[in-house]
Amino acid sequence: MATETVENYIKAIYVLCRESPSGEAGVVRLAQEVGVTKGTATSMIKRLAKSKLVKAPRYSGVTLTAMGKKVALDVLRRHRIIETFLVSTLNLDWADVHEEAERLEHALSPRTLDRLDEFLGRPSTDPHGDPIPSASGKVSELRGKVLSAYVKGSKVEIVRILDQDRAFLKFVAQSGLKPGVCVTVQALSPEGDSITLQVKRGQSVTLSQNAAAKILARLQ
Amino acid sequence: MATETVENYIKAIYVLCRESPSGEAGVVRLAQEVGVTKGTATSMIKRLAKSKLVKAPRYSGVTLTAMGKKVALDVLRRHRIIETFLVSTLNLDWADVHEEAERLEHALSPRTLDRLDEFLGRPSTDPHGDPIPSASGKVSELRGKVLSAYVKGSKVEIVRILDQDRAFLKFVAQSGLKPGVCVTVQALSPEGDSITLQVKRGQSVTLSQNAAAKILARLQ
DNA sequence: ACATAAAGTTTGAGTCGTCAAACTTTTGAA
DNA sequence: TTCAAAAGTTTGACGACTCAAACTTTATGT
Repeated sequence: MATETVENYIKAIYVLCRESPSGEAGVVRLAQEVGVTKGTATSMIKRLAKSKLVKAPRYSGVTLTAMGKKVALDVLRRHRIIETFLVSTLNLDWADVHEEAERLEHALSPRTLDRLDEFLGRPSTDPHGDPIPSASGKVSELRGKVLSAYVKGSKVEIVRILDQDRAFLKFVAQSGLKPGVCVTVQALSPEGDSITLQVKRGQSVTLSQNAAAKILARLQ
Repeated sequence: MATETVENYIKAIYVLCRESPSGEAGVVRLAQEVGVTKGTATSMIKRLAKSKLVKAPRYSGVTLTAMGKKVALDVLRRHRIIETFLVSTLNLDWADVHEEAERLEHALSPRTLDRLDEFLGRPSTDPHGDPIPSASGKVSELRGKVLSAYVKGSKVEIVRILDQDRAFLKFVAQSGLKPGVCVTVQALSPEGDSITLQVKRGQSVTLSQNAAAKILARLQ
């Protein structure tokens, strides 16, 4: 069984590989994500490579092996089910649940996880719109484009927030841009560095290009 | 903040002190409870003593300081609230929840614990009838006498099971002797080495003296 | 009362996860 | 093209937790 620390590294590597265009995770970025120095990250990567969880050619990027991917999806499943529980059952604040789930995800037995999943009605996404991997390790990434990709006048439904940063989540929640909400693209600045959305009648929000690139939406 | 391991030792010491007539915990028993060798337990006790969580005169029993007791009650509160959740919300098997709670109790933030407590309706005891310490660290030990102390014909209500052993819990659950259930003392063997209870009309259970000493009940 | 079993302690060593700091390789800008 | 900064690696050390095994103290039964 992978230790808690190992699970955290694997999960971070998975997430970083998703975000990076090359599909590889860098050591410095990984260290930062996990909260250790780069030296520590390097030595952990070696251990992970020895247990065949990652591939890590020297002085190059880290990628997960099939085994590593399996571990990552398992952890992610636990993480997202817990987040869903914390938000929808315990009504915890949207921005707080990430850290909490971070700790709980390592303490759940498969049986308890399944009961929790059942209790929640077998949800397919967590509160941020992130898909919950199935018990067998399948993820259906949601179709949807980044908000900044739509043209003026588009009516779209928010489907997913691609950033777990507390401050960003707080802002998103406060603006009412949670998954499931429908908005209209009201204006795009000429230079394309901001976008204004109408959330409800008489309520609109302006986002930077940067922020809009972290929110997925789909037409209608 | 006490580490997870420290919390486990403290909790075990608390429980052992309760059970022992002298009010002190022995090293061998403690080691066994925590699942380490006695040498390991000794060195941990030293560390705990250094951080003023326990008093441990050399070659003598271990007791908790006021600080230690506070930690113990805090852990116990978390443990019992989680057990209650696992049984009453997730319908996990009565005998399984102990180990599960054992792992989860170290991963809950105070805020989440409070939300969970609220969700459960602020219960005062867990499924085994063990009292849940208040957030401020008070426990009201339930009044009630051991089953073996009652005379023939007594009508009593089960209030608490004093043993977390899986097999024993399984037996207790199967016999229908959960807290809240009312039974009648039907017979006491002459030598006092067994006791027979009527649980419902036409259903009775015979317990050894030993087993009956692990079940608390109160009149009516 | 005294031998010995049981309880408790010490020692030496190992694993896991971490750091700081010195070092090497890669990369990107002048 | 070249050389500094960024990325990555190595080294030596440490703290937390553990074990096995040798050791010391206390308790117990005849």
